Amino acid sequence: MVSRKTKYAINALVYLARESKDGQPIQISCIAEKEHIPRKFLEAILLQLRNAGMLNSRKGKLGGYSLQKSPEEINIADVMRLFDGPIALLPCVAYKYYKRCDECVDEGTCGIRAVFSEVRTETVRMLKNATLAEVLRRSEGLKEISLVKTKNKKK
Amino acid sequence: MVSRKTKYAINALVYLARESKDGQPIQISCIAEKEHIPRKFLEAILLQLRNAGMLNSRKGKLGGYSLQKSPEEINIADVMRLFDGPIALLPCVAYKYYKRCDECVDEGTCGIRAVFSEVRTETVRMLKNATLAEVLRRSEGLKEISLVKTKNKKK
DNA sequence: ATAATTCCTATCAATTTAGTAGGAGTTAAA
DNA sequence: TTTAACTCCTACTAAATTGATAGGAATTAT
Repeated sequence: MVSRKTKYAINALVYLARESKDGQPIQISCIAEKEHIPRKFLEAILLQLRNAGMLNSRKGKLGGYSLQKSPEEINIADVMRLFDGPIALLPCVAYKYYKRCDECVDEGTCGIRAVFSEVRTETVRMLKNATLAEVLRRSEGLKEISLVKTKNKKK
Repeated sequence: MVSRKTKYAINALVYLARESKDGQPIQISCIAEKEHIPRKFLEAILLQLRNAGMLNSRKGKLGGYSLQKSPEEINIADVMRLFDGPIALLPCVAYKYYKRCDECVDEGTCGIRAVFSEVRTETVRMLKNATLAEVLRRSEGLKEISLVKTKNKKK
C-alpha cells in the first residue's frame, strides 16, 4: 500500500495542476481544507515536493505553492519514490534502490525474482505514464461518463 | 515492498515444490537451514500456510510439512494476500480488502483511482500466473541460459 | 519410555507512520 | 514601519507494524 503521505502528495499536486493554471501560488491552508489533509502534515509534504524540484514556493503574505514543472512532466512514479522509496516489491528488482536479498542463494537463476522483475517493469511503466495531466484527463473522461449516466436515468 | 514473512513463505513453498515430489513431509529445520530463514519464525509462517490450506502437516517424530495442493494451484498472489494483505496500492481499488479512501470526494470520477486500478489489475494478473510450478519453470529456464553463458566464456 | 517433531501463546525491540507543537524567517500591504 | 499572513525548520510523540525470540504443551515413530 501507498502511504498516506504519498496519497496526500498526489492529491495536492493534482489540485495544483487543476486550480492554478496561471501559475499563481496557492496557500497550504487552502489545499489542506479542500483536499481534507491535516494542515501541518501537508506543510511538510509540500516542502519535500519543493526540495525535490516539483513545486515552487513563495514566502510571506500572499505566498504559497505552485507547480515548478508542467503537469505533463510530473508523474506518480516519482512522487511515490520520493515518499515511499522503491516501487519494486523486492529489493533485488528495484531500479533506483537496488539491494541484494540477504537470504538469496543465486539471484541470476531465481524464479521468484523473474516474476517480481516483470511486475516492477509493468508497474513503473504505468505509473510513469500517470502524469498529473493524464490524471486530469482521466478524471474528465470519468465525469463525462457519469453525466451521460444521470441523463439516461432521468429519461 | 513485500514483507520478509511473505518472502520467506514463498521461498519455503518453492523449496517444498521442488524437493518434495513424492509428498513426503519435510521438516521445518531443514527448510530453515537451506533457505536461510530463522527457524522459529519459519515455524509460525508454515503454520499459517497450513491454516490457509496450502500445506499439510504431520506432527511428531518424522513429522514435517508438504504441499496440500499441486504446484500449479498455489500462486504468489494468494501468499502475498495472506501475509501482507491487499495487493492494491490504494484501499479503494482493492479487490478482497476494499475500503473507501477517507479523504476522497468522489470515487467515481477520481483520476488517481483509475490509474491505481489499472496497476492493481495488471499486478494481480501477473502474480496469479506466478504459480509455484511457473516459478520453477522460470528458474530452470534461467539455469539453462547461465549454462550456455559459461560454456561460451570457456570457448 | 524417549527423542524428535509440530503446535500454540506470549513477549519484545526496533522501525515506521502519521501526525503535532512552537517558533523563526519572509513578504505584502495598511 | 508595523503588522498580519504566510512559509520554513526542528523537535517531539503515540500508535501500529515488523521481525523476530522464548518456553513449553501435544503428538508420534521407534
